[in-house]
Amino acid sequence: MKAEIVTPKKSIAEYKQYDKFLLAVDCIIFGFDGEQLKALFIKRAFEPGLGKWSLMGGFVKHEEGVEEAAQRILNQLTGLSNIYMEQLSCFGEVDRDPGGRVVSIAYFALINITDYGDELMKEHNAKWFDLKKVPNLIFDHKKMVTLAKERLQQKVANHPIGFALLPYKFTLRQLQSLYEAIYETTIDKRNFTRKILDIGILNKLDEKEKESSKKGSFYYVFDEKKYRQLDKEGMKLI
Amino acid sequence: MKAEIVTPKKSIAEYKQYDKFLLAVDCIIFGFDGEQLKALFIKRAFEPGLGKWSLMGGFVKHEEGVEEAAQRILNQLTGLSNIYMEQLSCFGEVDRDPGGRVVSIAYFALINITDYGDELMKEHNAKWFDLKKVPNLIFDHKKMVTLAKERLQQKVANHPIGFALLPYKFTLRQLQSLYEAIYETTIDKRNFTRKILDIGILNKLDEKEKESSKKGSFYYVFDEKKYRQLDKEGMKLI
DNA sequence: ACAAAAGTGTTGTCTGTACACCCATGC
DNA sequence: GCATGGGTGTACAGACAACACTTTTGT
Repeated sequence: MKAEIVTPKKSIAEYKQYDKFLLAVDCIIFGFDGEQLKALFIKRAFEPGLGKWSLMGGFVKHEEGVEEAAQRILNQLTGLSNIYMEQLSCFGEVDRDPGGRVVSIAYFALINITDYGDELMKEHNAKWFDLKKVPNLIFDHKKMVTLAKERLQQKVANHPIGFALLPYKFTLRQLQSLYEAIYETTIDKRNFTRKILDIGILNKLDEKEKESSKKGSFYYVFDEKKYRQLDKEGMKLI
Repeated sequence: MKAEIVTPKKSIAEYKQYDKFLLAVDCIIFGFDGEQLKALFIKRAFEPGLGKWSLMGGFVKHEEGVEEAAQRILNQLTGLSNIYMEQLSCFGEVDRDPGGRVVSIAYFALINITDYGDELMKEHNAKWFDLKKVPNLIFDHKKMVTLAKERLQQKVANHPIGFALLPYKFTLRQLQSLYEAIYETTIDKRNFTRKILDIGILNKLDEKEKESSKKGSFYYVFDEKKYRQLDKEGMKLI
């Protein structure tokens, strides 16, 4: 009836009896090159798995939160801050890392692919891979990538996070290409335009993009204020 | 250009330089009493937080995977195995547990409320709480519960996991009540019946439930085979 | 006979989808 | 003047939401 009968009281000191673990953060970084959805992998510079492709990652430090750690690692490797980032899942199989018992918390991040400079690319031996052509990755990283892609698809259907993958201003065609890449499908131009504009989170600029067509297509920007009004419940985007 | 230039090689031994953490598992256990969606909390039997309401939890052991740990803890506390369980999120704020730096992986689980016996209830000082009347919980457990409820709502819209909250055979009214409780809404009886039967994962029995009405209402059972055919993509349930 | 819950169909509205032509411009 | 991608409207079909009466049976 009372707790004392069965479960012995324990003091804070007794936390010490429990096992401790190395905690890693691994980041699936998505980018979009205008045609394909890409992920960023690095050639691993240390054992185990030296020379193999791997997600960007690092170890959590004692004095930082797990979320902070992910931000720090993303920042270290991309030079970017305020990256859109979301926790994916925690991977804790006993043998997932041959180098030791490491529990990894996977995050996925969305960046504008042009923000990631060549210097950092070379410095970290990083490379963008088409998501349809993911190379062999160490440990359980491929599982992480697969899961991340699924989550991105789910999320992007109801939340306009996809904009994080595009430049500040973009055309409706670029946005459509992005959704087509994420869902590996084709979308009718008219239906897409109507739906996305009806949501009311895009502002049309006077300016046109003139690279990819003679007529030129209008730039739009994402309207964060209008977005915030709608965000809470999620909106139907696709 | 090559990894060696910038990043020094590291040996496995160097994993040792990184910090280690206590890893906990906390479980949000949902149940349904026919009217309300409930969650199971226990009165904590040790410090910190002795005597306060808390989620069921425990520490991960070195020789087990995180998922295994969650199953073990659920089994210890409920006596049940093969519980429907899903990882929710990892909580890793530095100060989340005043007893030490503990990173917690939250799982949510669905059980048939009648499977959880009185003895275990007393043994662990556990109690079912209406989800609309969650008591104060230790640490960040309330955040976990809130998130778990949101995830349950999302998940249940496309996957028939709700059946895990019901007995083997149930009436359409019970099933409807469950959905009404999960979404805190009311549903039209005719629309609900039509939709759920159209999906084709329920089998009608000849038997009637006679407790709650004079006419009696037919029992149905969940058809796992039919379900598996549809599962992959998820189905629209609500 | 009546109270209490079970069961069952139809209609209007909305949402999604399919589909084709003209427009503006650079070459 | 023609080739290229940009922009726009309509019609049909399926999904969803609103709505009320009859059935069964225990008391």
